[in-house]
Amino acid sequence: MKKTKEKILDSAQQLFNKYGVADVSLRKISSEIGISHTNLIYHFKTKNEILDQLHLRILSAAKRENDQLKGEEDTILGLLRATESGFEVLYKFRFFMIDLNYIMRTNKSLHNFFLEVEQVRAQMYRNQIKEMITKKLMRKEEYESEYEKLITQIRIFSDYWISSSAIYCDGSIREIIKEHVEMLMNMFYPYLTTNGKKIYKFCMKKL
Amino acid sequence: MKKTKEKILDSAQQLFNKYGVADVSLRKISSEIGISHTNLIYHFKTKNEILDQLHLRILSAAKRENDQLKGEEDTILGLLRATESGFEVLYKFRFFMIDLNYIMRTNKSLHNFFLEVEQVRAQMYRNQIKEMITKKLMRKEEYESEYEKLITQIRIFSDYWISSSAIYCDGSIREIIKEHVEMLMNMFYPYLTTNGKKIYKFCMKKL
DNA sequence: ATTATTTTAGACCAAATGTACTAAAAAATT
DNA sequence: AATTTTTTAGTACATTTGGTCTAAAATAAT
Repeated sequence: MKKTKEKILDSAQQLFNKYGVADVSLRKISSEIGISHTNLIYHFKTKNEILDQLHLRILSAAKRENDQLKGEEDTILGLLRATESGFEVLYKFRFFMIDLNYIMRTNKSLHNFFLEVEQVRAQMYRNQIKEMITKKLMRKEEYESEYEKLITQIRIFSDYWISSSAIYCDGSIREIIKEHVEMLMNMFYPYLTTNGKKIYKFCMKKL
Repeated sequence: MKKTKEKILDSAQQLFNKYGVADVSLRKISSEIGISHTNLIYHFKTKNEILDQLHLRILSAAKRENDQLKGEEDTILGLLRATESGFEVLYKFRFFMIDLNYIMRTNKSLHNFFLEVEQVRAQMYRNQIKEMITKKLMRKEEYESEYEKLITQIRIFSDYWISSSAIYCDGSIREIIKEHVEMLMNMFYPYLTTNGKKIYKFCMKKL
């Protein structure tokens, strides 16, 4: 039998995804799994403590996925695979992205944590771009900080594609994720060299 | 003396920007302007009615700005000016963008309205792109629906740059707006022809 | 000036929420 | 087996919120 703590986190994740973080009270979570609300409070004093734990779940799920595919992939294919697995993890915790600003506003420590994680992500993209330039898959910058702007665009897209699709899209989950992975990859396309574009098109067939 | 209705909307706009839509109750708005909460309810039965009115304010502010600059501008410069004025209006109503998903989730009629407005916006970009291609400022599509993807990227960026900057940026408002206008314009850059890029760089000096 | 309408405030209510306190039940430790 | 610790539920309370009903005040219309 699952431990109560795990049940609480599972239920919270599910309810947050369905109704949004602001509209799910501790009492709702507790009644969902059939325990008293005081018992829930015994395990997690506040909603923020639950959110902290769920954020750790996101990170470890992302890490698990990433470790699994860290093969000898080519740069562009590797980027595609990493994006795919990353987007799928995010979707399972979509409440976190949809209510990102609410969470960041009401949970200072989580906000700081999130900022740190973002720095790692940005550095990863910087390295990827540098590598693609070296391999002559991507052209050089045409002006100062052109690729820093691209990285910020990618950050905004990655943070909010789920929010946007919640408003505008109504297809199947699989299809929506696929489209947005394609769209993120597409952000690199116009910067690729002729050779880079050839490889890109080849890779994208595997989506 | 200002009418009560106007005072309510002003105060709501300000409080929403400061604390977020979910955390501002009708009572908080009423006490902010020193009227009874029943009086406020007399004017607006629900928060959604206030949001509906504020959304109309956004649209008319945007229209006013747009009419003002509708000069004989060049395509790219026109795009820059429209983006500038649009982003400034949005910032004044930033609560709307930051809590966009919360609002869309809890206000069905506003959601539908918003979807319609979006269609107009998308069509505007389609026309702009077509015009730039005709003028040989922008290259043709290299594959099916390449520019439809770009338009979606622009939509996501336009909808969420304010949310993102609320999390990551802490400079002056003017500076943040300027940076993000530049970033949006930058999304067109890699698709421009040599001549287009020349004109682009010329236009961007006027930012 | 009188009447009708609009605007305002106050008292009150029910529901939901976070929180505190107490005690019983279950599990672990000795 | 006895005792200590952990987990659970129950009760009760203060606060906030949206909402109704009533009546007074202000404004407009006649």
